[in-house]
This record gives sequence, structure tokens and C-alpha cells, in this order.
Amino acid sequence: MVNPVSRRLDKLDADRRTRLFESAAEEFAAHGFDGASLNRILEKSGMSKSSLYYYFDDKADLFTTMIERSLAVLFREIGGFDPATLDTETFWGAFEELYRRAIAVVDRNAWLVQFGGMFYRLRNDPGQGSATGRLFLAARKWVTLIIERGQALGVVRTDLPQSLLIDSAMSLLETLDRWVVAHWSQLGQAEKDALPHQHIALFRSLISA
Amino acid sequence: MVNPVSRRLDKLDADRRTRLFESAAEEFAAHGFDGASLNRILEKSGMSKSSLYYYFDDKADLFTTMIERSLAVLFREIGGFDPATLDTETFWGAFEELYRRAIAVVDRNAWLVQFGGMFYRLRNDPGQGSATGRLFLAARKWVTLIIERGQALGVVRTDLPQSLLIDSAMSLLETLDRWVVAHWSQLGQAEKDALPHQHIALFRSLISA
Amino acid sequence: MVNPVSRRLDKLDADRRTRLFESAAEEFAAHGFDGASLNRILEKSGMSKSSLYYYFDDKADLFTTMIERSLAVLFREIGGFDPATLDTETFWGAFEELYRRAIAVVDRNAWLVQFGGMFYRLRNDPGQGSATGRLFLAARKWVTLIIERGQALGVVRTDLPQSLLIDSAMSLLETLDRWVVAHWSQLGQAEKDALPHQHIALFRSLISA
Amino acid sequence: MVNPVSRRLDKLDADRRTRLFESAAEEFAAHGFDGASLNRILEKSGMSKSSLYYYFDDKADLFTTMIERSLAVLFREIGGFDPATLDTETFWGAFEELYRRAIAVVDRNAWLVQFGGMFYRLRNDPGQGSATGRLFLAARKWVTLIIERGQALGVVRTDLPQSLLIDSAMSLLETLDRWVVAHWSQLGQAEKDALPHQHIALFRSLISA
DNA sequence: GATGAATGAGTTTTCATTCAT
DNA sequence: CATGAATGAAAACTCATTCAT
Repeated sequence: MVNPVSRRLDKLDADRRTRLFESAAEEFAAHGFDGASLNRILEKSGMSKSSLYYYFDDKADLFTTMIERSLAVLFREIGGFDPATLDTETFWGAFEELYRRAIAVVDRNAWLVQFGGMFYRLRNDPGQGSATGRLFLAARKWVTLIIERGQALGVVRTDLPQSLLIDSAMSLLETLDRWVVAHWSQLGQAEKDALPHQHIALFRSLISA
Repeated sequence: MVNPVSRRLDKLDADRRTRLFESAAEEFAAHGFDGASLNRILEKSGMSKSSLYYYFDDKADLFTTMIERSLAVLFREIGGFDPATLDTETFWGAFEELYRRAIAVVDRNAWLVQFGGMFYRLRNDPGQGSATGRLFLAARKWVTLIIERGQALGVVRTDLPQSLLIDSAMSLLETLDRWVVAHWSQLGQAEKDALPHQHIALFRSLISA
Repeated sequence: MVNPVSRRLDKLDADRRTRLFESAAEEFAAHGFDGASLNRILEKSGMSKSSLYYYFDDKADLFTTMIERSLAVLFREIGGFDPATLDTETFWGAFEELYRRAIAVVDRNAWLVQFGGMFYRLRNDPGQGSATGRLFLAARKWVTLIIERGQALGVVRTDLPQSLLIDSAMSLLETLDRWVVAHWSQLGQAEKDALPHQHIALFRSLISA
Repeated sequence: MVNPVSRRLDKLDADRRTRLFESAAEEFAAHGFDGASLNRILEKSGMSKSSLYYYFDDKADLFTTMIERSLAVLFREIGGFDPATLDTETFWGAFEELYRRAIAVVDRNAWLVQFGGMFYRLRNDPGQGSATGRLFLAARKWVTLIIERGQALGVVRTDLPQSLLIDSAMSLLETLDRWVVAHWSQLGQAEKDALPHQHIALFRSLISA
């Protein structure tokens, strides 16, 4: 699909598209990219195999399209976030606010919940082709910018190899994401409200100077 | 295999067993449990498919057996470690020492390096049957004991839901493991010597009170 | 399409028709009838699948239509050629002249170059339905007429089973066609001018009495 | 399959192997390499898909293996033939003798009859991978040697581009092969006996000086 | 003890064709 | 006239597992 702006996919009946995305997100989150079965996705969604290939080039195209759409929704709804604008005073608070908005968005968009599970799988699945690989690197780049900004401001630790610090930070973010998904339904309102502060506190413990 | 104590596997020629384990560790670490191909493992190791099924019940049995043996080797070589014996003074130092010994062991047992990659995959691979599931729970139990002991001693934080703390801790341990595997060959001796202190410092930042 | 005289195809915009024919000729010549992919043809030509099925009954109809039009163009441009008018003196010279004109025509009609590749595939591709089969038989009939005329004049050999002689003749014509297509761009003008004489000399060696 | 000498295939029950080879030869001869369907071959032969992949790497391996075995049988049974030993007196006679022996061999090995159809398809099927491509080039090389030897002896024409002469010769050989396959069952003994002389005469007409 | 051999069910992807609008 | 959309059937290939010897 050369032109990512106007796609056949956009004309697909919204209900069918939702059913497909939900089935696919579930499958990808559960088994990763390589392990996911198109057959299972199609069975769950009720779509025919050839229809899927009418809307997507291949399995990888389905996967990356979903990731990209997820990210687009998140960024659009959460709003921009430029690490360069952070200063010493606002550094940690900004993340707490960001986290708060992210939770609000996901709360309104049911299927985005699977997003984390899909996304972090990118690291583990080899042979995923360059498309998904580049996607993961983009996210890593983003975390890197934040950490470097924090280090420049003197609020993020500098006593460790940078790659280790970044890997650890991403890994913690993934864990927080998974934890929220796994426990969301059992959380009371008070607990939900406490999440941003608690989780960013943990993040801060890990990487602050 | 009902009785895990006396197994056919123990009578298998040591060389062939090693070749099999090395091939399998490589494959499992690279593709995860579900993604790993028995055919590829057998091709690499030169063992026949029917022989494998003589020694193991199935793919899952091969996998869990390897994990168990890895853990057994690690525990035997590293020596016992009973969380109950820790006190406030020795708490963090004990981990640093443990880490130091673990590195020494792995340094002497080449194929154990793949172990981490295999082990942490357990969390992600569903449909692995209860065998691998139980294994991962056992490791989680172990981390839980340590954290609870630390909390009882007042050196580990108590401001977060325990499951979140445990998940985060395990996730960080995984990251440390992966990082070492990925960077080991490029590290100088001085850097290697600094690892235990650096990594346990990071761990401490995350969970200390 | 029952009536081959007035066809929807004739009302198709000339540019679109040319683009379709060029794409199809390329595909058919490259992969044969069975191996050719309608999807690829449509992708190259930019035509929609349903449009194609508006103008043609099916894949075979597209193929035979193109062959028929190619032949029509060739015959019209080259001019009539009635074997019955040949006599002993003019027999071989007539072919040389025919060959000369054929080359001139093809030189002016780029996409006809693919024609040979498409046409001779007819022999090899079974399951093409009777349409393509009849087409090939028509061409064979034409060669038969020529050979029988030559035999009647005493200039063509009669020492072999006729079917063998005809098959061999057609096979050589195919080879000459392929050779020209394959080497055309590397030939100098002098070599091009020598082609008719050389090739007809070879043809003559094969079948002359 | 690394070692072409001792193969699993050699241990396959002779009946099943024959059934497979016959089905495959029929399919390949009828549809060419690309057009042939493994499913159809398996259906005809009664073999399971996974069994086929136990004995062969892939479709191409099945095809090239059959070609190679055919050639091996032919060469073994027909006996060596070294172009360098030919001289002016024996040149054409040698081919006649060769042809005679080839017919005798094929007459005793039923399924080899399909061989020609399979082999000459090599030229037409693109994307056949290097394996089949190399095979065809080897055959072409062999014809080239013969023609060059004939030219050196002064018995083969030199008035045409060599590539054209070789292509024409191979093409005629293919036609002779096809013709024999197509007409064999309708030929009386006298006609069969006349074949070598007739066919080599035709070959001689084409390329002799 | 050991293994060669066989298989059904699974994988992703492409095909020519049809139909409603 | 024109086409977007949908599909069942088929393609090549891999899987973990079993069984007879």
C-alpha cells in the first residue's frame, strides 16, 4: 500500500473494521506477531481470508497498520509532548500529567488496551521485518530523548551505561502498562486515581539522579 | 514422565545431551517456546526426532526440563540462598555477592547464557501448558519471598501494591540479564567487575524503601 | 461473447486499451497463459478488475482476443499471402520477402514483439480451453498449406511423415522468432538486413527437397 | 539435501516411488514446473504432503531430482559419448547410433517417456531458480560442444551466428522428442526402425555445412 | 534403546471470478 | 459504463506428534 493516507481500509464498514481490529489485537497481544494466526483472527472476526488480503498487503501490514493507528490515536488525544520544553521543576510532574491523560484516553477506547501487549512484543519477535523493527526503534528513540533531557537538567542519573538505563526504563514502562491492563477491572475509583502518582514515583525511583 | 527423579535422559550420552541442549537453548532463546521449531533443533543437534520423543514427552517437556536443569545447576553452583537469613545490614550486599557468583558460574558454563532468554519468555508464551506456567510462578514466588523479607526488615518500599512491586522487580532482573548477554563480549575486565555493584544499585533504587 | 464482430471492447478508450494490451502481452509472454496473473496485469495497466470482466468473458477471452488482434494487424500490414500463388521460381524468395515485411511491421509496432512469446506458448499450455487450442491449430493449418504447396511444386521434401515435417517447421519458426526478440537490440543495421536471408536459408535447409 | 549420493529417497519403497515419479512426470510434462500442482501430484500418487517433504526439500528439488535421475539412467544405459572422438567419417553415423540406443532405453523404461516434456520446459519456465536453470545450460553446453566439433571437422555449417545455430538444433531435438512421444503407440515396427535414420537426416539437413 | 518414516492439521499468501451499486 | 468489494478454492510449505521395527 503505497499511500498510507487514503486507504481501502478507511472505507471498510466501521463495525467490521472494529471486529477485525479487536480480534487481531487480542491475537497479537496473546501470541506476538510471529505466533499470531491469521486463521484465528479471521475466525473470530468473521471476515473472509481474501477480504483481509484486499485490505492489507500481508500479516505484517495488518500488524503495523494497527500499531500505527493506535499510536496516532494516542498522540492525537493525549496531545503533543516535547521533551525539550521540560525544565527541572516540571520534569516529573509532566510525566504524571501525561500518564493521567493516557489513562483517560484508553479508558474511552476499549481496544487500545491491547495495544501495550502488541507493542512491547516487537522487541521479542525477530524476523518481523524492518517495518516493526523500525517502529520499536522509534519508541526507543523517544525514551532516549527524555532521558537525555533529564540528564542535561541534572534530574536523571548518569552513573550507568546509557543503554542499560534506557532498557531498564522501557522495561518498567512495559511492566506498568501490563499491570494496568491486568488489574484495571479490579481497581476501585480511588485506586485508579492514585495510579499516576504511584507509577511515576516508581519510574522516578528507577532513573532519578 | 511421571517420575522426574530417575529419567531416561540421565542415561543419554553426555555429548549428545549437551549438543541437544545447546541447539535447543539457542532456538528457544531466539524464537520463544511457541515459535521454536523442533525440526530446527533436531537438525542443529543431529539427533533423530524419535530419539527426542524417547527422552521427552513433548516439546513442552523438553523446554521445562531444560529450565529446571539450568536452575538446578545455578543453585548448586551458586550455593544456597535463604531469604530468611538476611538482616538489615546484609540485605543489599547479599544480592551483590549473589550476582557476582552467578556471573562467575555463567562464565564457566557457556550454554547457560541462553538461559535468561528462555526463562523470561515463559511469561509471554501462553498455551505453554501448566508445566511452564508453574515454573514461572515458582520463580515469582522466590522474588516474592525476598521482597517480603525486605519489607519486614524495613528496607523495601511498601507504598505500592505488592504485585506491582514484584512485577517491576522481575522485569528489571530480566532486563539486567538481557543487557549482560547482549553486551558481555564488548565489556572490558574493569567493566565486568563493576557490573554487580552497578546492577544491584539499580535494583536497589527501584525497590528500596 | 457470442458475436465477435461488434464488441464492447471496440468502444474502450484507445489509450486504456493499449495500456491493458501492453501489460497483458508482457505478462503472458513472461509467464505463459496459465502462469499469468490477472491481478498483475490489472495492477500494471491501472484498469479495474470489474472493467476487465466487462470487456472480456474471462482470462482466456482476454488472451485469445489479443492473439487474434495481433494476427489481424500482422496480416493487414504485411499484406495477403496466398500459398496457391507460389511457383517453383518464387517459392523461397516469397518467404524472404514476407519475413522482411514482418520485421518492418514489428519494428513499427512495439508491443507486437511480445506476440511470438505469447503465441508459441499456446502449444504448451493445456487446459486453456478450446479457444486457444483452435487458434494454434489455425496457425498449424497455415504452415501445412505452405508445405503441401511446396511439395506439390517439388521444392519441399517428401521423405518424412508430414506431421513431423510440419512440427519441425513450426518449431524452427518459433526459434527464429525468439532469437530475433532476444538479440534485436544488440544487432547492427547490417546484421538486421542480413536476417531475412540467413533465417530463410536455415528454414530452407530444413525442409527443402 | 546436501549429499546427493545417499538419499532418503533411495530407501523409499520402489512401488511408491514409481507411483510418485509417474504422477509427477505427468504433471510436470503437462503443466511445466511453475504450473504443476503439488496437490495434484500427491492426489494422483496417493502420497501425503508431509511425506513428500520428507523426501524432498521443495517442489524444485522434486523436479530437479527427477531430471537428474532421468539423465543418469539415460547416460548409464546409452553409454558414454565423447564429441572429441568424432571424425568426419563417423560424425553423422554416431548420432544415428546414439539415437537408436536412446530409443531402446526409453522403450524399456516407461516413465522416461515424459522426460522430454519435462526437460524442454526448463527453457520456458522463468523463476525456476538456479537449479533448473543450470541444468538447461548444461544441456545447451553439450549441444554446443557437438556443434563446435562438427564445425572444426568442416561438416557443420558456419554461415550463421552460433547462438542461432545452437538454439535451432536444440529446438529440433525437442520437436523430435515430442513427436516420438506423441506418435509412438501408433507406429508399426518398420516405422520405428526407420526413425533413427529419418530423424538424424532431418537434423543433418538443418546444421550440416 | 534407537530411529526412519508417515501424517493430518496447520501456516501465509494468491488465484480467477462474481455481485451489488 | 464503471468499479469497489467479497469470496472459495487452491497454492507451497512446516508443524508437532506417532508408530512399526
